[in-house]
Amino acid sequence: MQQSTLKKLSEVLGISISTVSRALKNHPDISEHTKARVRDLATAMEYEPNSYAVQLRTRQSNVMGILVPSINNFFYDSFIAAVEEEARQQGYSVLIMQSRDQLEIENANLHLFRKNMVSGVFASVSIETEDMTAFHRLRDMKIPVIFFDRVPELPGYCKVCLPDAEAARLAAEVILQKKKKKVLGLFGHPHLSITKMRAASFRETLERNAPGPQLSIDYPEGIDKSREVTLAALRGKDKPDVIFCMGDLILVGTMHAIHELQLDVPGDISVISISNGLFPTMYNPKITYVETNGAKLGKLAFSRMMSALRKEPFPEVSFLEAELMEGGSI
Amino acid sequence: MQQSTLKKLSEVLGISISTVSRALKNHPDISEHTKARVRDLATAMEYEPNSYAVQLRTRQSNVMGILVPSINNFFYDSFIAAVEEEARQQGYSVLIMQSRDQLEIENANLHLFRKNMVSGVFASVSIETEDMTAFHRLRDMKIPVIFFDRVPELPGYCKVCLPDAEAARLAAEVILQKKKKKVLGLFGHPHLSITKMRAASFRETLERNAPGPQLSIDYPEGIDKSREVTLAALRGKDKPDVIFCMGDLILVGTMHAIHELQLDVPGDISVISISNGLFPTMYNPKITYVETNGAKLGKLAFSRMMSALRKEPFPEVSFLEAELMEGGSI
DNA sequence: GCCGGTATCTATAACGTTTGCGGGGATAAA
DNA sequence: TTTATCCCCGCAAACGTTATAGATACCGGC
Repeated sequence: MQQSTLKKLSEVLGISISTVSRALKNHPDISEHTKARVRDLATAMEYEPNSYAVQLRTRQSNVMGILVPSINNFFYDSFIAAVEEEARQQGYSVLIMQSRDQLEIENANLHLFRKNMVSGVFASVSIETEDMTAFHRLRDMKIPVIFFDRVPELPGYCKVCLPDAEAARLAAEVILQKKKKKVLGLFGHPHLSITKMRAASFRETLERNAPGPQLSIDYPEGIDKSREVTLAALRGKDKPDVIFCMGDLILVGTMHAIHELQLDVPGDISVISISNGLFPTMYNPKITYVETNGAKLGKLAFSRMMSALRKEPFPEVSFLEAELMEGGSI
Repeated sequence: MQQSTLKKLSEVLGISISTVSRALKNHPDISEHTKARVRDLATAMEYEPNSYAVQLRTRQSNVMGILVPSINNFFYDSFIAAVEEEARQQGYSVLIMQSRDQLEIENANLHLFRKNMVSGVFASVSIETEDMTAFHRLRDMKIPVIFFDRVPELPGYCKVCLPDAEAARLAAEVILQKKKKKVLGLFGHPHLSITKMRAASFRETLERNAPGPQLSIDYPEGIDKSREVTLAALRGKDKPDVIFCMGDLILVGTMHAIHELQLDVPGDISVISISNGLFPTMYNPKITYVETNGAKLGKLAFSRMMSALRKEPFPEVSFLEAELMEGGSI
C-alpha cells in the first residue's frame, strides 16, 4: 500500500486528475455530487497531497523557519515551543536552526531557509551579525522576516521585543525604592541592541533620581564570567549592596559566587534580575525579577507573521508588557 | 534575479539539461571540459538545486524529524541542539515536533514526518503512547526510527538510552554508603519504561543490602506535584532523611518544599538526583547528582541514524555511561 | 565498406500537483 | 430546429529534477 495520488483516485473514479484536484479544493466548477464521491474516496484511500509536488508547483511551502543563537536556552525554548504550537494549529511545520552566535552558520542557515522556500522566518540575530544582506535577500524573495528578542536596528522589518527598556526601568525603580547605595549592573554582550536598551534604561532611571546610587556596570558572558565578575566585586573594597542581572545565565553565575562566599540574600547582598521565570524561583529566598515571557513573545511573533502572510498591516515594532515578580531577594 | 535552474544554465551554455545535471554530479559520461564549463557557470549564476524538485523526483529529503514530548525541557534541549549540530554538518535539516505528551498530537506529527518524507526520525515517546502502529508505518516506508530517552519496550527498533538502571543504582549506592535510614524516592510517570527501569533498579539496589533503609516511592509529575508530595512527606511523622529525585523538575519541586520549610540541606534532609547538569549546581550546597548528558545522547543517536541510513549494522539498544557528580547535599 | 566499441551528449519520460483554456452536453430562449 | 448560456469536466502545460534509453560521431580492425 503506497501513497495514493490524484492519479490513482482519478483512475478509480473514472474521472480526470484535474477534476479530482478541483473537487478536493472545493472548486465551484465541480458538482456537489462529484465532490462528494471524490472526498469519500480520498478519505477511504487516505489521500494526502504530496507536499513536494505542491511546493514545486506553487513555489511555496508550509514551513516556517526559526533562527536562534542557541536552542539550548530557557527563553528561546519557550519562544520556540509557543511558535511551534501555534504553527501546528495553522498547518505549518517549523524548521529550527541555531546560529551558535556565528555569522557563518547564521548565513548558512538563512540560505537553507531560502532553499527550502519557507513561508516565513523568525530570527533572533547572532552577536556577530552586522551585515544584513542575508535578510535582505529573504525580503527580496517575499519571505516575511519577524525579528524577535535580539533585533537589529534596522527600519523596514517587523520586530517583536521584550520590554527591554521598561523591564530595566522597573528593576531600577525597585532598587531606588529600596534605597540601595551601590549598584552592580551585569549585562550581556554590549554589541546587542537588547543589551544597549536595557543598560541605557537602567542607567538613566538610576541617574535621573539624583542623588542616585553609585552604579558600576559590567558585561560578563555566560555563567562562569558572571561568577568571576561577581566574586571580584564582592571581594573588592567597594562592595555593592545590590546586583542586577540582565538574564538567567548571568543570574546563575552571580548566585554561584554569592553561595561560594556564603553571603546571605538579601541580608549581605540584594539581587534582582530579568528572567523568563523559572530560574529566579529556584533560589531561597526567591529572586525578585521582572518577567519576560518567551511564550507570550512567541504568540505575538506568530500573529505578526500571519498578518504579514495575509498582507495585512501591522506595527513595525511591538513590545510586551513587563511585570515585576516579587521574591525575597531585595 | 530569480532562481537559476538547470534549464537556464543549459540555455546559456548551449547544451542540454541532462548534460548539465550530469556534469554537476560528476558523471563519467561527461567530458572534463564540459564539466568545468558547467561548474564555472553554476557558481557564477549561484545555481542551487531546487530541493522540492529533487525530493519529488528522488522521493527522499534531507530532513530529519525529532519528536519530543516538549522542547521546553532542559534535557531535550541539549539533545536537540546536539542532533541539530551534527545534522547541519552532514547537510541535513531538522524538523522538530513536540507531542506535548498527547497521543493525538504525536500521531499528527508522525504523520507530518511521513508526509514530508523525512530521512529519519528521532523519537522520545509521549506518556500516552501504547499503540505503535504510527511507528510501524514509518518503518514500512523505510524511514529509520531511533528512539531515545523514553523508549518503548519494543523489539526490532533502535534505542539509545540514558543509563537509567545504572544511574539509579549509583544514586542508591550513595544512599547506602551514607547509611540513610528512610528514603523517599520520587519518580516520573509510572507508565514510562524509563521510570520503571530507574525505580526497579533503585529499589533493588537498596533492598539487596539487607537490612536496607526503609523506602517509600511516589510518582509526582511536574514541579507542583513534586513540591506537594515532598511537603507532605516532610511534615509527616515518618520523615525521610534523604530524597531521591529522578529528574530536574521533580528536584525543583522538592527544593521548593525544602525551602518553604526552611530545612537545611544536608543537615535536616539529604537530596540526590539524576540530571542533565545545570539545575543541581544552582543550589547551595550543590545537589549531588548522577549525570545524564543530553548532548552525548544526541551524538550517539545521530551516529546510529547515520549507520541506519547507510544500512550498516548497529546494536539495537545502547546506553550511555553514568557518572556521579558530588555536591554537598548528602 | 561494414561492424563493434567507446566517448560524449540529447531526448524524453517520469515524479504529483495546479491551472488556464477549451469543449461537450444540457437547458432555455428565439 | 437553431443559438446562446450555463454547468461540468478534461486536456495539456507547466514546476525543476533525475534516469533510462538512445543518438551521434569517431576510431580501429576485419
